[in-house]
Parts: sequence; C-alpha cells; structure tokens
Amino acid sequence: MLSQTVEYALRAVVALANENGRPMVTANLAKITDVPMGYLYKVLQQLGRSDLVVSQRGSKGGFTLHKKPEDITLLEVINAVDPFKRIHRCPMDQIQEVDVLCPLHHRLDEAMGALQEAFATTTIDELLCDPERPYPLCMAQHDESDESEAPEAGEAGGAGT
Amino acid sequence: MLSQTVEYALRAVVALANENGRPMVTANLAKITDVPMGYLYKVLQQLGRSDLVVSQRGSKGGFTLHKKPEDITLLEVINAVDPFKRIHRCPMDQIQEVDVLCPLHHRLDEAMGALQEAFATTTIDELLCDPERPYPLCMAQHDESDESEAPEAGEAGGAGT
DNA sequence: GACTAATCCTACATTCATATCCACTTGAAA
DNA sequence: TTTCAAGTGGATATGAATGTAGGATTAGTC
Repeated sequence: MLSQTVEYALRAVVALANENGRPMVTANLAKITDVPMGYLYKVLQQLGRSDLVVSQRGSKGGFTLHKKPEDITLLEVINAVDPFKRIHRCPMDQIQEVDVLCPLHHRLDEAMGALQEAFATTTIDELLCDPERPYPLCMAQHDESDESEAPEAGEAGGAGT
Repeated sequence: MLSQTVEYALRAVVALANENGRPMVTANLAKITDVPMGYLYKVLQQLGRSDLVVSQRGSKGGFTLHKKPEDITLLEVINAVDPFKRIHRCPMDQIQEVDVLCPLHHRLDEAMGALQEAFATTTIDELLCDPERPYPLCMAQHDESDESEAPEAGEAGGAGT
C-alpha cells in the first residue's frame, strides 16, 4: 500500500529523531534502519529537499533532523518522498468537473481523506517512546559498542541546543 | 496509493453492476471503463477467480456479475486483484514478535485498519445511484443504442427505424 | 596552506514488479 | 461451419527499487 520508499523514509526519520540532534552517517543509519545504503541516500536527499533533514559533508558530518520531532507529521515525511494523492476528479470524466466526483471515486477519496488525516495528525515524537511497545524501530538493543575507538566523550548530554 | 489494477477492477465491477445481469463483452466494457482491453481481460479473470464475475464464451457471451451489488464490498474487489495488506509484524523486528508492533508500525497499521474497514463497509450498490452525484462512472451519456443487434448499422441518433 | 580521511553527492547500470500489447487457442451459439 | 468472444502465453514498456563507482566538500592534522 505505502511504497517501500515511504517505509524507508519513515524509518530514517524516526531513527534520526532518536539521536537528539547528533548527526548520523548514512552507513550507520542504513544499519539501524535496515535500508540499502545506496538507496537510503536518495531517500535522505528527498527528505532534505523538503527541509526535514540537513546534511553535513566531510568528517564528523552526517544527517540531522532539521525540525523537532513534535513538529514533523507522518504526512510530511510521506509527501517528501511519495506525495499523497487525493482524487480530485473522476479519471473517466470527460467534462472535467473538478468538484463533483462520481459515487465510486467520491467514496474512494473519502477513505483517502481519512487516511491522510490520520497521517497528518500523527507526529514523529509520538512514535519515539511508548511504555507499552517495543523500542521505536524494534531496534531492541543496537549495541553501540562497534564504535570501538573514539566515541564522543562526555559532551553528549547537553540538553540545550 | 491504490494500484491501477484496483482502480480498473472497481470500474469494471461498477460498470457490470449497472447492467443488471446482462452479460457484457470485454470490448464494450473496456470502452465504458476506459481500460486497455488486453489488460482488462486479466483483471476480469482475477475477478472471476474470486467468484465476483462469471464469463460466458461465444456469441451472446460476455462477463456478468456473479453476486448482487449489495453483496459485494469494495474490499472484496480490492482483495481479488491486489490483496489488502496489513502490517502484522515490524519489518525490522528480529525477534518476530507478531502481536506487538513498534510504535511506528502500530500507527501505520492502525491507519490501514481504518482504511480497510472503510472499504469493507461500502458495497457496490451504494455507488450506483446517488441523486447528488454524476452517473456511476461519470459515464454521462453512454448511448445505450447498442442494446440489441447492430450497433453501427446505420441508424444513429434517431429512434428505431 | 596543503594533505588526508571522512562523508555527502551524482550518475549510470541493473533488477524487479506492474502495466500493456499482441498473436494465437479454445469453446459456445447461430 | 462460421462467427463471436473468452482464454492463454509471451513480448514489451514503464517505473520503482537497488547496486556500484567515482567526484566533491569538509574537518582535522602537519
């Protein structure tokens, strides 16, 4: 139903939201989200074009969420990579009446509208922590130990931006 | 969102429902629904495998709805050609916990569930006549003159000669 | 300031599913 | 027997998803 690209984009955004503003390199993000790295790039670039993420090149670079998780809706992420389409006119209508749909397409669009609304009213931060559910992306315990050499020392805790 | 095939299948079923049990040949159905004829065949065959339509070969043959319009839901038609998929487990969950989804996929599935429900509670006969809407498939005035034997036998527009 | 390593960026090739087209076969009715 | 129309299989586009390889930019170091 939702495209694979949408699924990937949502995973990426949720994973980035978990990082609290720290940049994350694509390789790491690909591992966490289980998305093919080459493709993840393209998804991230699309997210960038919609200002949902920003990228930083070079050493210590990576991708960062550009808005607060509570300010990003599912619909925004979906629209960034695979715009949600409503039915504005019956595809068989020769007369191009825009406002009045035939019964079939009216009903379909009604359902799509409800779906769109559900996506528009859910924000990313609602998906981060839920005591009754597993970790955000089922990333139960992604051991951070593979950064064997020089992890950022103590400066990761700053609450202020 | 919905595949082209689903769109075609719904058009075909609605068009057939309008025929009140009269068989309709594919060529005619293709014209009314504006679906490529070769492809429409395959869609109709899929609908046949789900017992939504029956076919009759030879002269005076064609396709007929196999159930009453009020007994066919949108979901049935959708499932016949492109089964509606729910999310039963988080695609990234290694542990294969089936019942408990991560927050993201729980929310997505919730939305999908509502959509599925909308499709499951709408029947084809609800799409046939609505005084406030155009004709069922925007087939504004598809001339019914091909009712009997010779469609393009010279008489056009005028009453029976 | 230049070198180097890390990382994003770009472009093209490949695979895969969906949608479409076409030629031919099978079956039913006149 | 002829004609009509469904049935079947394969060929072809089209777009989405994926892989790969090299270029461009930045931070850190000498």
